Formats: sequence, structure tokens, C-alpha cells
Amino acid sequence: MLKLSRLTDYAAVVMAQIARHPQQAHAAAELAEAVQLPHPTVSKTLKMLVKAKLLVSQRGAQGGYRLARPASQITAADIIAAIEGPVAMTECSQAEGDCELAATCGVADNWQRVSLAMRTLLESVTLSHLADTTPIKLPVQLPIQSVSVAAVSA
Amino acid sequence: MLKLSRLTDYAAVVMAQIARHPQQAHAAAELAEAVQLPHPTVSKTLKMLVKAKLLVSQRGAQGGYRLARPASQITAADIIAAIEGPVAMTECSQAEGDCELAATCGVADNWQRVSLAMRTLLESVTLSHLADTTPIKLPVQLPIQSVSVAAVSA
DNA sequence: TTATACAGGACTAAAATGGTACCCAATTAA
DNA sequence: TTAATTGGGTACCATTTTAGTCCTGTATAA
Repeated sequence: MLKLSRLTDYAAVVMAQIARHPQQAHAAAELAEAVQLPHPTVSKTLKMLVKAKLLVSQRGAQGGYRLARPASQITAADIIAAIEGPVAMTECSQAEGDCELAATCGVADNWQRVSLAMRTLLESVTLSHLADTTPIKLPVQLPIQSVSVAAVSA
Repeated sequence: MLKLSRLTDYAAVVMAQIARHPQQAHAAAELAEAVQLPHPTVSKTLKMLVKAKLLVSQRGAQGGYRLARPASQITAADIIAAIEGPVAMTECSQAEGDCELAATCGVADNWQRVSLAMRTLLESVTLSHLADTTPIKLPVQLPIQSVSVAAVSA
């Protein structure tokens, strides 16, 4: 289905929740309550988001989580990458040629182009967009005509 | 990683292989040899592609698999859907509201828009493109500015 | 009629995913 | 200084998904 994992979905929801009240720190328990998900799971998700530098945390009483940068500078691709790793459609489109089928494959290059277009799309959607309850108007025309595979395969 | 499953990857490679020689019927064993993958696995993949009406099969001696329609009319989205089911980023973007968290979620609509844009992108890539060894120039500018969620949520 | 080749389903093994629990570290406030 | 609060890290387990294999049946062509 080319689906996001459930944790990624949670991450997006939680990030959006924080983005709607960016001033205050949000405790894991409070967020879990707000989004109606089990506390330990939300907590795990938050930790991953901190590790990915999308959130900053403050321990102790009155502590909690805040956005590491403005919601407009956090993208859907960032959130997905935080939980699932970098966006890449195929094994071979993420790392250097560790696919020994490359010779017989014949579609690798083109998948990489598609992959890159997907990533560009996901990078054009920010947390502000996701958190907003009004519909996104995706602002950019994707530069897919000029996609180069160099940056991917290198 | 938002990655295709391995079987989907195989499916694309096999489809491309058939697309390069569209006149003749291709036996599973022959294809397995050509793409250097185990026969039973390729066979399973082929069966799924037949079920999805992307290939037609012919039993008996000299039988095998052929494209059900021209490569230019088979899209990446078709191939992915054949193996993984319909392209949808989140649980709730595929079926009717079977997500009881919708109330607290607050990002469902926007994920659906993103989902739709992804699908549009994948529908713009055909098997001809994938099978071609020269780089794709993705031909369409995505109509993402005018994306409506109606078709998805309905 | 026999060899070829797909159809369908059952089965198993392995891996990813999701969820939980536990204990430690840091901070704050009484 | 101590207690309460809150995140950090790790390890573990259950479940689901994925991948791969095998077996038996059926259609077709020579």
C-alpha cells in the first residue's frame, strides 16, 4: 500500500498537536491524552522525534516537549524520516550499490527518479500545512522535469 | 522508509522485462532466469499480476505471460496496487471512516491530499518509462494545486 | 497422450512492527 | 535536601506481515 507505519502516523498527529500550541511545553502524558493513544507508545514516538532533532525536550517538573524549529520549517519528509528512515522507494535507491541485481534489474535508475519526485513532494508539505485544519494548497510545482539522478546514486 | 515491498520491486522488474519483448509469451522459468530470482517467487508475483489484470497467461506448451495491454497504458501505480493494494499513505485514506481517532487526529484530510498527490505522481509513470533505459522525463505537471479530497473520502 | 506451463492454496520461516515495562537521569519546588 | 515530576534508554514480548516453498490440479499444444 505504500503506507506509512502506524508510529509515523502517530508522530504526525502528535507533532501537529504540539504545533497548534507552540509556546508551551507538552508532557508525554498530556499529549497521549489529547490524541487518545497509549502513553508508552506516544512516549516512544516522542523520543524518536527528539533524536531526529524535530523536538527538544526539557526534563523535570514543568518540562515536556517543544518544536525544535518553527512548524513551517519542519516537513512531512522530516517526520517520516524520523520514524522510518529516509524516504526511498527501493532498496537500491537509498544506499550505494548494495544491490547485486542491478545488472539484470534495468529499472533502478527510473525508480530512483520516481523516489526523488516523491521526496520532493513530501518536502513541500510542512508541519504548518498538516496542522492547519484548512485544506493544503501545495505551494510548489514540483521540478520533476529537471530531476537528476546524480544526487541519489552518488 | 516508505519503501516498496520486495515483491513489488520484483514485479516491476519482471514487468519491464516482459515489456521489452511484448510479442512473445514468457514462461515463469525464463523470466526467473532473466532477472536472476528464484522461480517460485517470480511465479507467485506473476500470478498476482494476472489477478490484477496487468498480465494475461496462457497455459500449456509454448504458453507463458504477456502484457494485458500496451506498456504505455500500465502505470507504476497499477503495479504497486497489484502487489500491495491501493496506494494510500494512512489507514484512513484508503477506506471509509474506520478510524475512530478521526476526531482527535486533525491531520487526516491533509494526509489524504498528500496521498492523492503521490498517487497522481505514480500514475504518471508508465511501464514504458520504467522499462526504458533512457531517463524518464516525467511528462505531466501534477495538478496538485487543485487537488480535492472529495474523491478520496467519498 | 504426454510434456509443458500456469492456477490455487497451504504451509513455514523470518523479519518488522507495535506495544509494554523497568530503571535511570535531570529538573524543579517545597 | 528531599520529594515529585518528567524525560532517557534499553530490553523484551506478542503480533502481524512478508517472503519463500511446495504440492496438487488443470489447460494446452505437439
